[in-house]
Amino acid sequence: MKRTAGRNTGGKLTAFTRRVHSAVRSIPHGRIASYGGIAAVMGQPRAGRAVGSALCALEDGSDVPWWRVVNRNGEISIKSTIHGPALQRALLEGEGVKFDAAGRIDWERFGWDGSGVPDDVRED
DNA sequence: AAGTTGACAAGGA
DNA sequence: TTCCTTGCCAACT
Repeated sequence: MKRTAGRNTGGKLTAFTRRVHSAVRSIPHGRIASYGGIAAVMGQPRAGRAVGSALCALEDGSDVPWWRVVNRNGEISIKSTIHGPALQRALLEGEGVKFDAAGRIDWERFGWDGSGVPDDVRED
């Protein structure tokens, strides 16, 4: 049985993943942030891919609003089957986020500037 | 320990 | 503007 869909670390998360979760947790309600944006807040703007991995390793039941994180196009970039893209879109719309005809979010309107993050995140 | 994968991003055609 | 290739960083096998 391949559990590749969910990278479970067994509850033991690395410091990096921990920071990502903290940053995502700081995203205000009804706002969105890009993977690269989260990485930038952490002091590593090139670690956008790593942010995706960190969120993929997220356990079910965590207080991390992973659905508020999208790609640079303002579109859902999820490929997982557990927390699918449909769920993310539903959660975002539930917070008042609007999608255009192309299924993209207006970055100028719902984009998060990255303010209000704890110093624990920028441990660079 | 080493190689491959992935919920990304930027640049070129 | 869209599609393809290259580069990054961390996690997984």
